[in-house]
Amino acid sequence: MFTIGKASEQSGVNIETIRYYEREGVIPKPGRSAGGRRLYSSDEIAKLRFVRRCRDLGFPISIIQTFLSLTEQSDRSCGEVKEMAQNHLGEITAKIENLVRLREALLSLSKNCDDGTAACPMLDALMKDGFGDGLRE
Amino acid sequence: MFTIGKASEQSGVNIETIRYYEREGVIPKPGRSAGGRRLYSSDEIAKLRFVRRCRDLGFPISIIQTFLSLTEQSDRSCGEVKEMAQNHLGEITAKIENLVRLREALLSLSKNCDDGTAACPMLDALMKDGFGDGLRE
DNA sequence: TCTACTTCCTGTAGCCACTACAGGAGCAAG
DNA sequence: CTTGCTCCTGTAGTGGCTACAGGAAGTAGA
Repeated sequence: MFTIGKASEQSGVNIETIRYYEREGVIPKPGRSAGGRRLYSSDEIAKLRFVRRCRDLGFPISIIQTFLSLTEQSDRSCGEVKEMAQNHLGEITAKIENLVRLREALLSLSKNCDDGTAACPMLDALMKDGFGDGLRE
Repeated sequence: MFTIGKASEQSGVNIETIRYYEREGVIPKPGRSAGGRRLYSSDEIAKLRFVRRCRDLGFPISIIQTFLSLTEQSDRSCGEVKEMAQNHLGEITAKIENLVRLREALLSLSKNCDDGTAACPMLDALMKDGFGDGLRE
């Protein structure tokens, strides 16, 4: 059994974040030592690592909780998982497209910034009426 | 002069968000009618529109405040603006690259999800030790 | 003028997923 | 026994809004 510091090291989840997950019910409450310290088994640490990896993949906590309950059931979970993953893939793709458009807009706005005029053409353009308003993140 | 509803319509900034910007000091406090309602000039609405466009471009409020104070000064602002825009472009590019890597990881994880086994290979992979931990948003 | 409806007001709390304290207690090494 | 590290609880802050509640002001029709 491991204290929260070791669990944090091994899972890659910040100590404060582990306690936060516990408060929020993302992971079950661990056992405690005689002195009141949290003690984690390797399985619990694996669960923390799982949560972190899912977070790294951009899944929100609510989805990860569903994943965790599906891994408990261990049957016919795959369809649901795939669907959630597909949805998430769609969101990621949308985000990428948005960012690419945004980058293009910003690039073309800032390109004129060297022309030696006193007023900044980028700020000017953003103040004026003509600028396209089609960007929403 | 326009009430907050019209200002919201014309600037594209939500009413609640306009009041939030005022509380936070992003925009100056507008005048009031006899009955205590906020009244906005076209200039103030232009400023709101400017803030929204900057937000749409992904700039944080703190940067936008700098932009706003630079537009007041109206001289030699361009170098600073360009630098901030460049920084922001770098951040956007980094985000895009991250999301692309993330999408690839998720795609390869979910690809095996159809193979008819009871346990989900994606959840399995995330639980196991072998999975690369190099993804951080 | 009465009434219904809409818009506006203030103030507060919630969202997400953490992060950062403050103030104290447990524990191991020298 | 002291030093220094880790841990505990509880609370508040982050960013950028968004969503109420409960009331006041303004508008349009009968």
